[in-house]
Amino acid sequence: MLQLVDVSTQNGFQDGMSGNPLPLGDLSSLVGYHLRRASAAFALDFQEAVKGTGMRQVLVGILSIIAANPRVNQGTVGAALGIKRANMVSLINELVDGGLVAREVSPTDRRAFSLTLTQAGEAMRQECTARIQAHEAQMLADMTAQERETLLELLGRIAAKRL
Amino acid sequence: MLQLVDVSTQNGFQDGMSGNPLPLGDLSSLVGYHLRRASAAFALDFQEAVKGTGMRQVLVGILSIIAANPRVNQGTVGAALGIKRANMVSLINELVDGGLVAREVSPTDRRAFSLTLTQAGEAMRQECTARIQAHEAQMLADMTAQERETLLELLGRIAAKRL
DNA sequence: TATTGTTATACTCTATAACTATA
DNA sequence: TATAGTTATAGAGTATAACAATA
Repeated sequence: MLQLVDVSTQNGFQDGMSGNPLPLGDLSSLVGYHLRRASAAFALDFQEAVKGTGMRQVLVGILSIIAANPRVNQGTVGAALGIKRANMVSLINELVDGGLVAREVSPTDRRAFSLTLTQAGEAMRQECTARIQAHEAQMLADMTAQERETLLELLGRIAAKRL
Repeated sequence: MLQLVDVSTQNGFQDGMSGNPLPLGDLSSLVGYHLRRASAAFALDFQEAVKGTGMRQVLVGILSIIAANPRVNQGTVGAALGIKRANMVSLINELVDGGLVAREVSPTDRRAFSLTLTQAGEAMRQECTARIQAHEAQMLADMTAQERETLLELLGRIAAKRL
């Protein structure tokens, strides 16, 4: 069970910098706005978490998909993450050049590439995942485990709508 | 109060396109990833909602802040929305050129600009807000009012961390 | 000396269209 | 004819540094 809070009287929807109480107008009630801000906050935190590794959000996403689906096609990875084919090319090049991903011509379709993590890629993935999980734990420190689950569940239902 | 759902048995963390069940690996448990996807889904929906108006997420944000704070300073608007001063310039130019925002030198500080919505700006803000609210209602149609409030409250707590 | 807004600039992310090689 | 990957390119969004006018 979760305690519900009256949104309109809460303090959480204001500029966190310098305790600025500037009213946001209709923005306060828009889920999209709060998703945008929360996502940006997590993106900043992510950057700090993986600082020095050369990784970015997209790249970690790709590594994670490949780890969970060895020999997956390049296009399949892109489709899962919402990345256009054209934009996948340089991303995979980056990972291959960095020695994190092995790219082979698919044995069943000579047009396609079969992607697998190298040992270095798997190590990088584990290192990044560990760091990110630690950072997320801090970001969500004031939430109960149940609240975190609820958040994940609600976000999952949203994204399921339209990918 | 809210009913909690067992996340691990839910179907919400998979690629919605074509019922693709591609496993996401460790990504599934990262809040940042789901925030990113949900935010992207809402951004796409936003674009459809305001299609033909010439508006974008940032611009609607600015209109909303100005509406709620007439004669607000340009820099204050940027700070509230996390927009750098340098990037505010062309955004405000765009709104002034479009006849949506009136820009005057502040009477109390001749360095600063005092921003107010024009009648057209207020009409545009109302039109966009109405469209976005209608679209969001559809995006969140399968959530109860309590779940939506909980979502807003949890997102607000996240963004309050680091703006 | 600090701050408001400005300019110039660069880098990332994203989106589209045209191409190739295979199917 | 359709699909996997490629190339080139253009548009947002975002970041920094240097500057002018004013505080």
